[in-house]
Amino acid sequence: MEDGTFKSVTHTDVCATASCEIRDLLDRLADKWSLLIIEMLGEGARRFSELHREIDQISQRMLTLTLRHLERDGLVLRTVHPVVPPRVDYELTSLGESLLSAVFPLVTWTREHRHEVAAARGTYDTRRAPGEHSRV
Amino acid sequence: MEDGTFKSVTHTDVCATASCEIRDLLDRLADKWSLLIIEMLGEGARRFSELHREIDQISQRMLTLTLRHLERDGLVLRTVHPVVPPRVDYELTSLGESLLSAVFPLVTWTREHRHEVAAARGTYDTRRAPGEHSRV
DNA sequence: CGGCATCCTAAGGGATACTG
DNA sequence: CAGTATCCCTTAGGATGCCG
Repeated sequence: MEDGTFKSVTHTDVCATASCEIRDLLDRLADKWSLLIIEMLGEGARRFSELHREIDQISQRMLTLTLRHLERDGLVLRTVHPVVPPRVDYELTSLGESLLSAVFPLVTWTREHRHEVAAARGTYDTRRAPGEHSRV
Repeated sequence: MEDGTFKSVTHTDVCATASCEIRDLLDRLADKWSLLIIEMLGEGARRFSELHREIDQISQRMLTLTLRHLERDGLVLRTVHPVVPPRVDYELTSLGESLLSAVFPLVTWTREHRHEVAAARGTYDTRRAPGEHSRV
């Protein structure tokens, strides 16, 4: 149930409020890697190099940046072990885990409706492509 | 055409798969306006100018682009009324509505944990700011 | 190993002007 | 009204190299 909370406000307020929340949300998750890292850590703690290996398309710069960002937001816990060579572990905080749960429905949605979206795209594209030489 | 041909799933592909789904998801929602528009349309159909007024921070360029994108993905239905002056209505498709439901938990999460995140940020920032003149 | 610092490009997106 | 087209600037983020 979506319950009343969401719409218990006036029209413009819905906009302003929603806008704020959504910006908040996006600022936290909408970059290229945050969600992916959160999902990986959802399976258990990992050290830096493990993450880097598992997501080998990511640059170490981005891995570092994203982890810092997540750490700053209290979603990820960073543990530095004072050994040589250095070892750093990352894991989800409980806050991070709660976020992960909130993300699940969305990932599920994506998986379940991927084909519908692809189909819609196909329809859209072919319906306006045929006449004209569609732009690249 | 694009589906099925995708991949054979192996261990690294667990990552690749998640990565793929998440990239998919983000490509659809992670821009500055899509989610917001979806939420607005979740309350009911709107015409172009109404959306523009309600989200008045958006440029008409971005409004158009975003709506086209959503339409292409089958999330939004665009109806042109052949009148002068022109009138165009936008509404969520059932696919769009299903997405909206999947988004709700996340919006709720954001609202409920906003303060925790802010607090974590504060802690993080003050814990490394005091010694050094923090960079811009 | 884990991470900064630097450089550089591609894309996102705002402002403005024009059109059917 | 509901767009399109252009220009322009800011940002994300990849590649590379150095350091404790």
